[in-house]
Amino acid sequence: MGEKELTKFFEEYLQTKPLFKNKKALQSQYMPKTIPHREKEIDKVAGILAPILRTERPSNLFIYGKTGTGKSLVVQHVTTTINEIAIKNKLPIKIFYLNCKLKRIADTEYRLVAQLSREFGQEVPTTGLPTDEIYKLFINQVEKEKLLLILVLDEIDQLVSKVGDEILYNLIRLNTELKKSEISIIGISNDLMFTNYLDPRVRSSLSEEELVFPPYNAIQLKEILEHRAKSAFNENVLEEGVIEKCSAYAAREHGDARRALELLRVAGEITERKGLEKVRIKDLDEAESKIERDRVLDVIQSQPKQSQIALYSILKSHSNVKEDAPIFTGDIYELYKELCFKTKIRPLTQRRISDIIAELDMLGIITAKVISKGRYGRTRQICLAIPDSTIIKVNDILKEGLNI
DNA sequence: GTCAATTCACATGAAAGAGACCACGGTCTAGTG
DNA sequence: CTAGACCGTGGTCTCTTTCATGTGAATTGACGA
Repeated sequence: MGEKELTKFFEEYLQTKPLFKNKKALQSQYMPKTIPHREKEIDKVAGILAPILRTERPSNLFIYGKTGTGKSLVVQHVTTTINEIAIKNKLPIKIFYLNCKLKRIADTEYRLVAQLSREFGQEVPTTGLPTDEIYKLFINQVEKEKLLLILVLDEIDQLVSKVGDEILYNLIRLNTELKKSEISIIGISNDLMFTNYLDPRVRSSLSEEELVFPPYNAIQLKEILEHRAKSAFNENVLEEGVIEKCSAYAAREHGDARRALELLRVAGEITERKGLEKVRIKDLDEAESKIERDRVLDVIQSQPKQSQIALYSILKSHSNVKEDAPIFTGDIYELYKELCFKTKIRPLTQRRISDIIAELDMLGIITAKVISKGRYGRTRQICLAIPDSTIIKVNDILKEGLNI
């Protein structure tokens, strides 16, 4: 593009009427003022937490629900309201929201408590202190002022599956150590079976109250999308049926509102880039595959080098082998060792590669099924789980990243 | 032909190690008054 | 005398290795019909 064309391009860009009025309304952090179809849940959460306004400790609460069913949204909605009231009436209430999935912030016991202390304004080293030391720091902070504390732990299943359930036990036990203050815990989990893995003592005290968020159905999704689209898009830029298709798509995937919104947003972005005036139904498919491709590429690029080599081995043997012929762990490991030799990287043991393959499976890049070949042993049967068009891109990225 | 034992090629678990971070306290050094 | 540089120690955290145990069906081989 020459300079003139570039100017022209920008001129034209400025000329075209923008599709979006407020794109933020479609992003996942957006907090809408009203939350359709969650009135009952809001009432319940509010009811459970209300005693805190009379300076009584509310029950611990446990919330289940699949992704994109509005759990975090509802809790944040209620807690921010409480916070406002507390500030207005000068009540000694503090509410902390922590997402346990956030890497390097709250994904281990130490980091979680450190983060809590930080919220109190206490400077805490990111590492280096013994864990009980950090607990002491935190307790001191809390005890300085008489407080009622609500601790919202989002995606708590992630945390527990990583570090075990002692952390919850410790948190619950904090109450007995605190003299002036009191803590309630709100746990939010995507995994419905989560509490089954917990120590019974922890389970009973953690889920004094329980709440399940059902998935949205297609009709509800449609209303949510309409509601948000109204503030996100300008008038008349959505073709008839776009919202319906988005909601149908998300309803298929266990009623995940977040995905529906993302789909709508990406479709809008694609339309904008194409310079079209209206979001068309047929662009939704493109949006869908773009979302998927971006996700895959993102995941792969954030993988450590060793996983990338392992994945590259899988890609390579996938292209070597005839259509749909199964690939086994042993083959991958041989190829992997060869690649390591070529690139002068120290190869990992088969044990580790086995785990890495399982991890790639978890990420949805491959599917690996454990099968038994009878006399010929037990192994994983590995297939790629990404479309061909993406495979090529993945291949390029890996090649570049690994200098092969 | 039937049935239990065998066998393969890994899967899966547990525990411990390596190495990168980091804080803290003590010691050393150079600069200052 | 003091601020800053420089250790050693002890802690966390992530990624790995080592060692040990588990596993499911094809294959084998003994057995009886």
